[in-house]
Amino acid sequence: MVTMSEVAKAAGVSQAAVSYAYSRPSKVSSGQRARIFEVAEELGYHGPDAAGRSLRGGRVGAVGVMVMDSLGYAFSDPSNMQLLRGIAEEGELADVAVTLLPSPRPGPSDNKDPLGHRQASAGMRGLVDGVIIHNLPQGHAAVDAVIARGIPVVVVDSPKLRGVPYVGLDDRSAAASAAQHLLALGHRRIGILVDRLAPDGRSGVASPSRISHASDRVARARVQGYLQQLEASGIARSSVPVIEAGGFQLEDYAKASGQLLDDYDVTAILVASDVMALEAMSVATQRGLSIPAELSVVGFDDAPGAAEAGLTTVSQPMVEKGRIAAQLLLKAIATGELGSVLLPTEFIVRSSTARPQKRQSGSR
Amino acid sequence: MVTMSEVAKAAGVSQAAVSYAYSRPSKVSSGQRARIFEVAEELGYHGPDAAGRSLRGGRVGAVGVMVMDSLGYAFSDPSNMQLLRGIAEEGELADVAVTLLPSPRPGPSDNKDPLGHRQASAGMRGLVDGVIIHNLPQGHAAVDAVIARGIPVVVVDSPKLRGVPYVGLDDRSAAASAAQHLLALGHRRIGILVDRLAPDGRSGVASPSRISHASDRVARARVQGYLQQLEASGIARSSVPVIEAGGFQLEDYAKASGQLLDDYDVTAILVASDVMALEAMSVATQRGLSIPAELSVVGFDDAPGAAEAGLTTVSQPMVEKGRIAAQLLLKAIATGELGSVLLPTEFIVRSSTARPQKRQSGSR
DNA sequence: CTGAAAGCGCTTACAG
DNA sequence: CTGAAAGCGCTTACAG
Repeated sequence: MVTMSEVAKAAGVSQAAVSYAYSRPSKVSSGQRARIFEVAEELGYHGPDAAGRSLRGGRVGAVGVMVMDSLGYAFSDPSNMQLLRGIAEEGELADVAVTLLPSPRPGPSDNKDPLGHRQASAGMRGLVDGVIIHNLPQGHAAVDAVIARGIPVVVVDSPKLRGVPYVGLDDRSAAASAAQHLLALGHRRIGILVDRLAPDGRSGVASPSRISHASDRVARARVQGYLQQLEASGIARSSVPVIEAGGFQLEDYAKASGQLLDDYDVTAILVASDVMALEAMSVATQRGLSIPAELSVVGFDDAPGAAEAGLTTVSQPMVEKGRIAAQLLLKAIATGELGSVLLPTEFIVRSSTARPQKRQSGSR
Repeated sequence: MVTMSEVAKAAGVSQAAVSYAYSRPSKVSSGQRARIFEVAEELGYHGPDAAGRSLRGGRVGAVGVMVMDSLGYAFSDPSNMQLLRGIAEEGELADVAVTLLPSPRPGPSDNKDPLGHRQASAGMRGLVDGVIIHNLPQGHAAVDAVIARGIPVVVVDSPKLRGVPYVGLDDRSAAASAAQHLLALGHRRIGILVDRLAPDGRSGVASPSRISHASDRVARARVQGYLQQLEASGIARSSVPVIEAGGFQLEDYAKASGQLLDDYDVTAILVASDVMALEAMSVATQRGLSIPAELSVVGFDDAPGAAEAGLTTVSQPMVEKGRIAAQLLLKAIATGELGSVLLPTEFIVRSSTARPQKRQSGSR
């Protein structure tokens, strides 16, 4: 590997001069700078090595993104992709690389190596100048570790932490508006589907206590927004079935959807994410229910595919969310300034919702 | 930041002992190791810093992925996503982070900073232990730079380089089989659509010379495979229109599709990628052509959405491709062993192809 | 504007 | 099994 010293020797200048040529152009004459670059090119020197620069206190030139559970999930969920795209678009402006950090799965036994010591994930050990955390549960060990490391952090969606820049939505109000839409159409027998309230592997009917203690903040806020609005219209919380998928796989979604449709007599469902709502629609259709005549479905996110499927949903600007998170992080890295942003949502009515059919309760 | 020395002092051992505790467990007694970890935890030490370790010659613990043009594109193309997913799935096994490197766009003036010096992108300067290059054109400066750096590299799809591990398909044969399918159905007036043959901004009708000199290896191989098979059935290359989109945006695809349908009287089109084929189908439908009755369309990739759209296509295992590329890279990093893999493809007939309608040439 | 020197945190021969 | 020492490539006060 060609180093600065070699370039300096060949160019007849000090090693520091070469460093300045790359990182502090104002400290060397432009003639000398040109000469140094010429020699560097001849020798095949491609610029300061990241490790050396970083060790000395400089920037690495990369930001990290911590995503839920696994990188595989990060690359298959479409909303997540939009977020990453937004981050990438902003990142390019500042010439950074995006590093995706797998966040170790938490579990009853926590995440230890074979010797019982808690491993820091690769990205927490200096690979990045800052980290964007996307939708991790409250109390997640990986979040604590990154905060403890003291590098700049921006949280998207969850968890909300004191003094940490945050980008998100008013999930609760947006969810309330979704519920209001169904109420205005005349629905009274409404079910709720949610992907995951806490990373503990539980699924099925979610109790009021489980909902109020849910560590997945976004899921909790949405479900509470739904329930709050229904309650305001005189529908008791206890009469509204809330079914949790317990994971993010399509099979999890399908199972929860099936449970809701089989066990409860509802004319409409509120689904806390579009990917899950699309799966619910497909399950309902398979069961011979026609949408929206026999079942209304409302999603959340306006994810790719929602418009095509005619899904009524809460639209949120995911790409913009990523872009803003990147901006906030870059600002925190460069200036230490901290800022948070709440983005607006828009309720979009499509063809998956309609007035309930006139029929007797329990007619199915 | 807590360092090894501080942990060592607090634990009453040498700094080297702490290093060994983390990186060479066999060099310290398990009692001492436990004691060191205990002290580290108390002090909030999260393991060796990546910069220091990397500088000294160790592993960074991250692999890079170089993608076409821009990170934004990387996060919007569905086939690319599948590849990344495959890489990520394999990466998790080895506890690596995936770093996406924006590859600087090449152009007539090459890629220079304001002072005219060629910048190495962040990821080429030591941020990663190895790099997976995905589908870059031959002669791309970023590829040369990465190879020159001497770090382990695996190329997916393009370019093919002597002595560099490679994962790809037999694109030419697979394309030939796609053409053969149309010939067997009885088509004789066939057009070809391709996304990009070279990153020079040109679009529209591609001449034989442009095709044979195309630097985008995969696009070239597929087009040549089509033409070769058609020629073998007595259809002169010069009579087959080849339209190039010149970019990867849906608008580019739509424009090229429109040009082919407007200017040439074809009963079928061979499209060198599914994303473009889906766009071509949509353009054809907008023009009132019914598929497959009036126009047969064959794609390539079996990308997400192809099955739903009923697109007849060449299926390739994109996720597997990523997984294998990651395996090869990890092996190259760990052992220096180099290996290449050609993956099989499968031709899948769906509902976008049929026998041509009986009609006079030029009846439209 | 230029150069000599210190030191960032770490790993690994090497000597005990 | 343990420890003292060298040095990876770099940036940045500091002195000229």
